[in-house]
Amino acid sequence: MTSFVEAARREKLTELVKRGVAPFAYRFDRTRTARAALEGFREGDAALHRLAGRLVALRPHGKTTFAHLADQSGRIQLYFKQDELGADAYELLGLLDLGDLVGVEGPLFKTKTGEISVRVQRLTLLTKSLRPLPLGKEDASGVRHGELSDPELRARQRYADLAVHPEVRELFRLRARVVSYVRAFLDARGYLEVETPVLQPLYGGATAHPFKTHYEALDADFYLRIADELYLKRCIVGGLEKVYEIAHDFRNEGMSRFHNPEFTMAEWYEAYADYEVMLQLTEEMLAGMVRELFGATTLERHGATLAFERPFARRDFATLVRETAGVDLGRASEGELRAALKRKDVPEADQLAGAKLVDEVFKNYVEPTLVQPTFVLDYPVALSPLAKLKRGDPPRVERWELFIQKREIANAFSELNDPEEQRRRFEQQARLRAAGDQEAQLLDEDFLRALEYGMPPTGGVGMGIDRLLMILADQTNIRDVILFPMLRPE
RNA sequence: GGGCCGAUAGCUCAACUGGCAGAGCAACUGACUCUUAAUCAGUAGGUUCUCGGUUCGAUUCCGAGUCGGCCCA
Repeated sequence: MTSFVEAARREKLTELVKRGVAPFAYRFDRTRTARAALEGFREGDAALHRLAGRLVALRPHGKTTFAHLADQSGRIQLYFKQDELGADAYELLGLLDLGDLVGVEGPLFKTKTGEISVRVQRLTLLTKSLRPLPLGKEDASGVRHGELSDPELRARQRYADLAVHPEVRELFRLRARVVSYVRAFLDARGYLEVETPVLQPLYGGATAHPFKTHYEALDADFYLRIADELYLKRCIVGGLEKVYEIAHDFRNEGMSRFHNPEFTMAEWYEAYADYEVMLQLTEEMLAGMVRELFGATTLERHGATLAFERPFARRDFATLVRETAGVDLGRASEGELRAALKRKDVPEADQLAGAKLVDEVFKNYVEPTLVQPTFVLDYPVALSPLAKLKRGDPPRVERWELFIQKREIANAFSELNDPEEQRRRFEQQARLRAAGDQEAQLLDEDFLRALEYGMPPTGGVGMGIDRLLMILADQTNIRDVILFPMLRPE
């Protein structure tokens, strides 16, 4: 696609080269960012500053030109005057375009209308932009006109989206701070960051369909991990008593505004702890994160005031199901569960059985009610093949999930460490698989061997970073919190 | 997977019940030495997503497809 717009830019490039201007410079030593320049401005200060960035607005007026330069920190106005810049240099301005990267040098001053600006004495082209950025224009009230808005284009050309939308850059800075916070929080408590394999001969640790690939050197199939869990527990067996990993997991399932096939999960495991210890830890992490990143204990999100104050609500799984669906899990038949689903018009109610039915009832009845940060405790064993039975209440397991704004954010167990019991659970999964459940978990002999050496009592948590970001950044689509989300190839 | 909606210039969008495809911004030419969605005058820019149908004539109506968005499971 070579449009006339780009043709004009290429002609300018040719003209620049003809005049001896290097259109792709090597280096520019900045002394100020735009923000630092604005904040450090003092009336009458003649000191020269060197700034670099992208031209995002140009307003030529004959022998005078105003422009705006944007860098990562913000934007600042540039003032070019032929008398000060020299006729030759001023003429080069005519060969610049919006989107070009330039370096400028000059003193700061305040214009007649009061805007702090750089009175440019030297102008250096750093990179010629050959393709017009969809910059749009910003009016006096800060409203942007004609800006890039097509959601697909924004995701597909994230470089352009980032280049023209400071708030998108800000969102991804927030993302980095969230990840840093998790890391610092766990590091400060003696956790060790480890790296476990992405390519695994067996996948496990979650209920999901994997990506499959092939390693030619071994002529063997491998799977991209769907969770880190089973390898992190192997670390616990080995005596690394507190471990964590923040990494991508892969699930070969549909995309939606809550699902990207490749997503970021933080998982942490602690020896000699149970799910109650992990609950306290998670609560402390999230409350501290919100306080540090937002300077608040509550967040306004979609009309709700989310309170990140300890303690978060705790609700019992079976009680919630009884309250919302009117179903007593202790004695309900599959027929009653199915009837409950049909009341919610769940079309596949008839195809579901056993634990899946319970899961669906929970999703349809309970989840929509969980707006405030809420720990749901003590799940049915059939839904949790890696969790330990609940003390004193054996049909259930010691597991909680944290819900915020109707979405599961984290999941934790008192980890099952009895190898015989774990084997029986795997075998139960194998029966489900044989009965057609594609997502049932695989029996992992190596993991069982590890458990046989003895894994201390352990608490573990998995937390979806993307989902958490959606809440913190107030985004309704997971695609908007992932820099380069999955898209159909062009 | 289902429902609804959409695809027109580089970007954002118009075009009534079918009648020569338009605007703003961006671009190009010119004017302009404190402007800020700069202004003024002029110029250029289109496979109207694809294929098929109806029609004298389709951006518009119909069918199929592709891609996307929102909502739901």
